[in-house]
Amino acid sequence: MPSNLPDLSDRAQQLLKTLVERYIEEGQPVGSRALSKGSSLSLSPATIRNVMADLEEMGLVSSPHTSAGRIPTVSGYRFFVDSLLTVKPMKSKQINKLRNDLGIHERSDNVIESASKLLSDITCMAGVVTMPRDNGVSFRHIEFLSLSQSRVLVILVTNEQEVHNKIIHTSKQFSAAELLQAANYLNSVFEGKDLVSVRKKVLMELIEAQKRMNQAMIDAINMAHLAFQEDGDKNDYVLSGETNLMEFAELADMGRLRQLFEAFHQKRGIIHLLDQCLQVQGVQIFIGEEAGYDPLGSCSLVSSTYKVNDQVVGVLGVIGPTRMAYERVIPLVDVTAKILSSALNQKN
Amino acid sequence: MPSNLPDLSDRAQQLLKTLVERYIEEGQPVGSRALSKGSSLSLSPATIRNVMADLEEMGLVSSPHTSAGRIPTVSGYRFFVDSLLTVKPMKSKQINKLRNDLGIHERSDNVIESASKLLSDITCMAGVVTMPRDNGVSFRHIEFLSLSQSRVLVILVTNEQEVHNKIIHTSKQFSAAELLQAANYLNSVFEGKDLVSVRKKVLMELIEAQKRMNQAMIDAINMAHLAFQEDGDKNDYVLSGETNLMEFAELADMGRLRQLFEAFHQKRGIIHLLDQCLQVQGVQIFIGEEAGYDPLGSCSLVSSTYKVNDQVVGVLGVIGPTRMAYERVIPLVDVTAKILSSALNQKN
DNA sequence: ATTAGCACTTGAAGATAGGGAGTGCTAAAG
DNA sequence: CTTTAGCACTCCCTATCTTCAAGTGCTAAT
Repeated sequence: MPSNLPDLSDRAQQLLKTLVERYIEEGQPVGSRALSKGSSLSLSPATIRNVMADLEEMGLVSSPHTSAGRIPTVSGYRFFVDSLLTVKPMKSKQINKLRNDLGIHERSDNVIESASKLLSDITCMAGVVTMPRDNGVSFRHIEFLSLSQSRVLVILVTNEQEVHNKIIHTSKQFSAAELLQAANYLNSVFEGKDLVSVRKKVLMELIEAQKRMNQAMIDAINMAHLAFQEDGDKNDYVLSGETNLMEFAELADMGRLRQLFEAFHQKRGIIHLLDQCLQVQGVQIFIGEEAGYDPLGSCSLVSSTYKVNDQVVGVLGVIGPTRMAYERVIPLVDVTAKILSSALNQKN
Repeated sequence: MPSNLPDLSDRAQQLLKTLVERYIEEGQPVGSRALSKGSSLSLSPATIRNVMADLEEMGLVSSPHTSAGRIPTVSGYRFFVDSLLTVKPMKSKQINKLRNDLGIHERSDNVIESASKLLSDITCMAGVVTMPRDNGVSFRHIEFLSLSQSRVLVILVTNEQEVHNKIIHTSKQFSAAELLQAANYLNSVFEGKDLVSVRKKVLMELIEAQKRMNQAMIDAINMAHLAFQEDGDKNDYVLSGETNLMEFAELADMGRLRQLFEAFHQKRGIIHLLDQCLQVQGVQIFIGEEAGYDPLGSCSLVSSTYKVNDQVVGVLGVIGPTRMAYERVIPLVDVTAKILSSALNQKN
């Protein structure tokens, strides 16, 4: 979505760049005088004022009031990020520390959580990591336990050690023996298979079942169909360091802040946004209203996808005020995504 | 912890009562004039000022500055709550609505969550409910799955349908068959038993095992010992409506608010506090610093215990500013605890 | 014991003035 | 034609002052 880039003289670009950098650093409108000193160009404030007037006309900067300096608009940030930004690559020492901190965890939940926490700790903003999608998840083991009436507790183990459970409602009441038999059958047939293909196969067999199978198998397949149905709530994420956001002056308004926190809580809107990030591989940035989600009003999101077995399965990122140090956050998010990918891959 | 109650003339009590009520309602220091009109006593402001001076001397009220009215101190609230408060019992219509809203949920997690959410929604403050303790939890089913090396994934089903899982490290590597055998043994011996007594029994057998059992049983018991070890992180709670707290003027300070939210997040201190509430059956109230936990500085907690099978297994409550409508919150918490108890009992 | 009267204190809200930062415009300089 | 110096102007921020209402404590009268 790179909106058609306005073309600017080198000088204007240079000035915009230092303006944005300066504003990110100081958080206050920057005036012509400051720019004159701060930029390598040696121009008088007056000249710079002319350029600023042009930039303002193009909608890249704006001034809060007539006698203040200029601050970047969303388009200004966008242009900056797309064309002017010089990212500061992370030092390998830091990368190693990161890799180390993300270290060995018994369960993948924990890796996800650490990643989120790491992102928030390092940036002093909010870190977010989505739970990995089912893609590439393999079937390990299934178990049925009968509850009252015709309800059955399903315990499904995937990826060696991840335990999911849910309750399904069956058409009739099964005995413990029948349930055991069904589980045994499914375990023997599907062990180690990819969950997506398992679902597909179950669906196929569901159709053919009536013809050539015995009742026990039909029951098993029927139950498998229910058991493997995608959990809607699998769409989830781990958020850390929300409270860091309370420190930023631009988010100090209680009303907005509350709206933001409630959005984090309800998850819906945020998940929708993160899903969009999932579509494009690699780092992606939403600045302010670009996200199209009001509660994130004056926030930016820097995200990147992470993979398992070369399949994109999730997104991780940092949420902070639009005025954030993109040149540091971007490489951090990028590297963290890669480290997380490799950490998750080791498991299998 | 009812600190030795100061004895006050009826008149002073009456005045303190209306003062606190008034302050809770309006949120502003209340002066002698207002009290003179508001109370049923017909006294002149001047007389009331004398009484107020006494109350201030006793530390029950204080004035923010010389020419403001008085506001209750913590001790003032305490006295009010202990001796003066007239609770407004809930209308049975409301109770029924509550009972209904807490309705039927498949899994007890959900009941807990709804309860918390209900508390926060109704009070417009924060609701909190601890997860039920293990007391009275019964063993339903256990399952072992071998992972790499000597690690074993344990899946434990309790109370008919609650699934717990963890990874244990065994002394040697077991085959799938051995694990199955061990699980079968444990399932047959312990099915339906109370988890606490199961733990006890396992411990006893652990000692006697060497003598009179075969290797398979020894292995089973050894693993059971690891598998049943109490999860430390079972100490958990569900919190709702934190964001409601952002609306209160007395908590408007970002710094304090952040501290509070972080306390919610870390859980440790809050759990400690809730554990204290667990000791005393029924409704309990901590006002401000009484809690002995700084982040809850100007908050109060109204809590009550809830039970399963006549055993106290958890606490639920409301957290809000010290200036809260105790006369409504107290019965609400009380009733909710009872409804939750009965909802949980229905399950078994 | 209660009350009226009164001087006094204090914070909240508004008005006022000064200063600083920065602008846009114009006209001169390069 | 571009750049720059100069200048009047705008706007916000802060500090100071004033006024006002609310409420107090004290004293003296009831």
